[in-house]
Amino acid sequence: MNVSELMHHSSSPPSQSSIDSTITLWQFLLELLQQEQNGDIIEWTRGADGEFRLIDAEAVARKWGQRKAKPHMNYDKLSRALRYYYEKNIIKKVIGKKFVYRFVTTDTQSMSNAPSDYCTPPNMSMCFVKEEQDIKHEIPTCLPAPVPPPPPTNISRNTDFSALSLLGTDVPSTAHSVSTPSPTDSVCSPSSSITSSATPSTSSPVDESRQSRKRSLSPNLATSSVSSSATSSSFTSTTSSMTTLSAPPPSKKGMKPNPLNLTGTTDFTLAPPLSPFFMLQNHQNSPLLQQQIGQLYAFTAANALASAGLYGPQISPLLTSQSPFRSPLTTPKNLGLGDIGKTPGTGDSQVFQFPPVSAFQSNNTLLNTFSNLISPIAPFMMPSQSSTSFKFPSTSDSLKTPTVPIKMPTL
DNA sequence: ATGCGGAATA
DNA sequence: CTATTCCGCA
Repeated sequence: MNVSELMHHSSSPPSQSSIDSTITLWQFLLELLQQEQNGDIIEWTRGADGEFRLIDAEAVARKWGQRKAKPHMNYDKLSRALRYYYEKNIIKKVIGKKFVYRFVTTDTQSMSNAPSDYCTPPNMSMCFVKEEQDIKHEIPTCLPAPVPPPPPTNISRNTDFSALSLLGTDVPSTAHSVSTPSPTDSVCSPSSSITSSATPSTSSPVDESRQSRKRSLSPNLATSSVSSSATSSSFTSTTSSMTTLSAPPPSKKGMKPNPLNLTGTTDFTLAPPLSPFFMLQNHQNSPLLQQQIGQLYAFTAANALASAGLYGPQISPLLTSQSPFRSPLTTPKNLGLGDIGKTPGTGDSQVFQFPPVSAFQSNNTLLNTFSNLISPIAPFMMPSQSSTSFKFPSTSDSLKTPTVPIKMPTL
C-alpha cells in the first residue's frame, strides 16, 4: 500500500476535509485556495502578495458554514469575521476591489530599519509551525547573525530567499501554557514564531503589537507603497537536527502567532507559483547562497518533521501545491505518492524526486493536505543535477551529518 | 450593494 | 478566544 492509501485510511470521512471544528477562517480560506477544485469560487489574484478574491462569496460562505456547522452562514457574516482580521493584522481588505482581500505580509519598510533584523528577514517571512509543545527548539531557527557576509553589492535586494525564512514574531504577552498537546487547542495561525530558545521576546522592536481594543490602523493602506527597501538579510539557520528531539526544555511559549507573513517585495510578485528555488538558481553567485541553501534544507527539515506528524496540524498552510508559497523542493504534480525509495531495479537508484511522502504518516487529517510535499529525508539528501532531484550523499560527498550547516553566532 | 464596525452572544 | 448573529450606517 502506498502512502496515499494510508492517508485516506484514517477514519476520516470520504470528503477529506470536514470535521475540524477548530479550524479558523483564514485557515479555511487558505485551504480552499490551495485546492484548485475551488477555483471557481475563490482564487489567488496576486498570489505572491497573498491577495485573493472570493469569486463567489456566498458559495465560499456556505462552505465555511458547512465546515463549522453553521447552516446559516453567509457572506455577510463571514465578512464580519474577515473584518475582525483587519485589526489583528491577519487579513486586510484590498480596497476598491470587490471581494478581494489580502493576507497580511510582513512588508518591508515598516521594519526595514530594525536594529537587529534577525529573525525577520527583509521580506517574507513565512509562517508555519506553531509550537506545539516545545518542539520548536528542534526546528530551524533564526539566529542573530553577528556579522554575516554583507554582500559586496546589493544583490540580495531581490533575492527573497526569505521566502524560506521562518519566523516571526511578536506578542510575547500572553503566556499561558498548555499542558497537554490538546489537538483542540493549538491550531496555527498564519505566522508563528520559531524563536531560538534565547530571547523569546526579542523580535520586532518596532513591533506592531497593538493589542489594544482600539480601532487604530486604517486598512486603507492596502495599496502599499511597496518599495523594495529590503536590505540584505542577516540570518542563519540552525539545523533542525532531529537527533536532538529528546528532552525539550520547559517552554515558555504562548507566543501568539502573527499574521501571515507572506512575501513582500515587488520583485517577488510574479506569477503565483513562484519558487524560491528558481531564484536560488538565478543567484548562484550570491554570497548568501550557502546560507540560503542552509535555509532551504532547514526549511525542508521542518516540513519533514511536520510530515512525520510531530507538529500536528501546524505546518505551513502555505506550502501547498496550489499556493504560490509552496516549497521549492517539490514537484507535487508529477509524482504519485509513495515512490519513496522505489525503483530498486531502475537505474535511478540513487536519485529521487520529491515528493515522496512521509512513510510514517499519522492519522492527522489536517496534515493530509500538506504532508505530501516534502520528503522527510530531504534534509539528508544532496542536490543533484536536476533542480528537482536529490540524491543520497555518497561516500564521496562531504556531507557527514544529516544536518544543516550551522553558523553559530557569537552571542 | 458592498463594506464597515459596535454590541451581544455562543 | 474566535467567530456568529444582528444591525445601523455610508
